[in-house]
Amino acid sequence: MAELHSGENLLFLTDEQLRQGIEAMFFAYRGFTADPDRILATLAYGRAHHRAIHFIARSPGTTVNNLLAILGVTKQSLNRVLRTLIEDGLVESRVGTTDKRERHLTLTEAGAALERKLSDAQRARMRAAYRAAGPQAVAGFRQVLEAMMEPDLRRRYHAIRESDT
Amino acid sequence: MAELHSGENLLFLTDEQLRQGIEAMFFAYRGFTADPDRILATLAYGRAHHRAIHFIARSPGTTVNNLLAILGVTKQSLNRVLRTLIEDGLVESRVGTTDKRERHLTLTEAGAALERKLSDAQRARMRAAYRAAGPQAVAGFRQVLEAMMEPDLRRRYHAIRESDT
DNA sequence: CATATTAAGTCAGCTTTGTTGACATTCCAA
DNA sequence: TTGGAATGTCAACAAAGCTGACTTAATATG
Repeated sequence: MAELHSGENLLFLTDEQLRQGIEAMFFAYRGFTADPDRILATLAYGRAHHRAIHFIARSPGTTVNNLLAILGVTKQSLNRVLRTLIEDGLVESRVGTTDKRERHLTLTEAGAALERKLSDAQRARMRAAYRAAGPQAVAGFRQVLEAMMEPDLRRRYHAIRESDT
Repeated sequence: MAELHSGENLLFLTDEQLRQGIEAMFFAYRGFTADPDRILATLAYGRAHHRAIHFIARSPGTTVNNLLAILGVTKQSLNRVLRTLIEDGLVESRVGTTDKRERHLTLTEAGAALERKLSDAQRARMRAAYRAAGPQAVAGFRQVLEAMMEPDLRRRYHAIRESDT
């Protein structure tokens, strides 16, 4: 097989290597969500709540529409999650000032506290993985993940970064 | 913040860097599953079917119990998926020879054909991402993903590789 | 040999999270 | 003023996970 390729720069693209990458992605994602999942289970919340909380924390005052585009679900699905978070006093929904059709979402103090708890757990695992792999590996990790995104989500991924202080 | 750390080897572990890694993981996983999802939707199958098909293809003759451990779901949940795949003639279940309690699972020709179709799509995206990022990035990508796995799944991840010819 | 354990399958019921489709409200803009 | 956009809500449904209880068959163990 290998002798069919011209240079060593192509060796890592064998089907077997790609399959291993696919499986690594699958198993790693399980680890990635494991810690927040455990916390959420004790609170009768799910991954959908976590995602909403995460991106509201990341872009305070974001609109429902923007959140929909980031999360890639229907408004009905997001609304159900959002409603429970608002009812439980974790998220605040304020009518927009310039455009009153829009609702701007922010975390309450309680919401921010839960966000911190979930984020701490997830970052701890990320930190451990980054430490174990080293800075160069981390750079590569980020490069490959970015290349794997759908173009419109890659744009949103960068947009979140830029809107940050 | 940064001045609290002693060396540049710690600079990439800021909360902001970790948050970006978390978001990259989230967006990339969406891309990772997008292509197979589109194919599965046309066939009235879901991601759960894909996972079962993938690991049966990877370890032909695997037992139900082994699959359960890899997928991390209950047998009731797996059974529902497996039953439809067997009914549809994509998976074959044979009683074990040494231990007749066990069922050994393999893909039929039709099952292998679907596996190829799904796998081709997923590998094409993986290949494009690998190409775009380069060999060194791929090595780092794999290292970080491995470090992120739960220990028991990391062992299984390696076991699949070793059982391969 | 008798009993316990294991592998697999099944039934019932429940939850989360996604989906469509239909419809109302509010508000901006042409 | 009328059309379209943003939001929200109701209803119904589906995929895919869960628990718990139970059966059957085969193997392991005392």
